Amino acid sequence: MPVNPEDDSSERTAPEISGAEHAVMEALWQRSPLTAQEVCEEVCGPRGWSLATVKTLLSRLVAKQAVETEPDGKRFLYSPRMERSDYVGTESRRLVDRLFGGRAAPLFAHLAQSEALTEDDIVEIEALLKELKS
Amino acid sequence: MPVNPEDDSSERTAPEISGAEHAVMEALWQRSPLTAQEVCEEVCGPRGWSLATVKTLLSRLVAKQAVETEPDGKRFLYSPRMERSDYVGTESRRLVDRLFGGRAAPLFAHLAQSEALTEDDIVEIEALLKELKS
DNA sequence: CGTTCATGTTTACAGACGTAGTCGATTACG
DNA sequence: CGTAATCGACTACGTCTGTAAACATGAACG
Repeated sequence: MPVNPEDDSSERTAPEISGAEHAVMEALWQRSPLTAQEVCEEVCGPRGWSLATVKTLLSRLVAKQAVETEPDGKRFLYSPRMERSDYVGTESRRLVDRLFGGRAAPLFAHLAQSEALTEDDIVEIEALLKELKS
Repeated sequence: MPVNPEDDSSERTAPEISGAEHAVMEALWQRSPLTAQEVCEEVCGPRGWSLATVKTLLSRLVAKQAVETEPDGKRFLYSPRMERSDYVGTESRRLVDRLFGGRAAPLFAHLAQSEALTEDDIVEIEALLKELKS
């Protein structure tokens, strides 16, 4: 059963963002539009990248239509074209599906067991639960 | 800052399991040891793979020391060498770190908002929280 | 006006990944 | 015993990813 590899139909599948690309997206989600230079100032340091690398990543993101450009004189300003919350949502769901059979509760059980929940987390989650039940 | 690409030291970094490899791991976590043939019976159908593909994935997993082999006559029996719960843990934490600044509460908030939480999930999580506070 | 600087585009290249075919040995069957 | 089936090992190959250099082009500056 061949999985239609390039679905050009209206069904817009969220573009796949790779790890390195994600770092660039984070910079743009934090503040945009940015020039390639500015993106580099945000991410090159921490990741040990060169400006060239950022340029490549930006190009690829533009190709994937995850980022859009706006000309500004001779250069471009880059802005995210997808909402961070959407990205976060699909990534979270992907994980929950892959590892917990699509159920969120087991994920929590796991986080709880592995002590990945701080006191603050617990308090906050309680508050959210209370709100949800209203 | 070059990131030591092959750390052969005692610091055992959890091996990276790719998407396809993960499907094989799931089969082995469900039941093991299994022959390559048996793994294929579990996963080849759903993923549309050939036995050859499974063999390759098993080899790579053995190379990564995520799976171990035990000779059984002319063939091998394969067993997972890492606990599923460990894998699930590191993957979960990776996501929480990457997307939610390491805090679990925002993840919860997100799942809640995106209606990814069922009634059952909520009940279960409440129970877990109650238990945690004891 | 010529040279340098900034910037996007093109090209590069090694390693991982998805997917699988081929080869050599071993076993099983007739 | 000879041949077919089986199995792991090796090889293959296109794509994606991480990382970046080379190049072209237009702007800025002296």
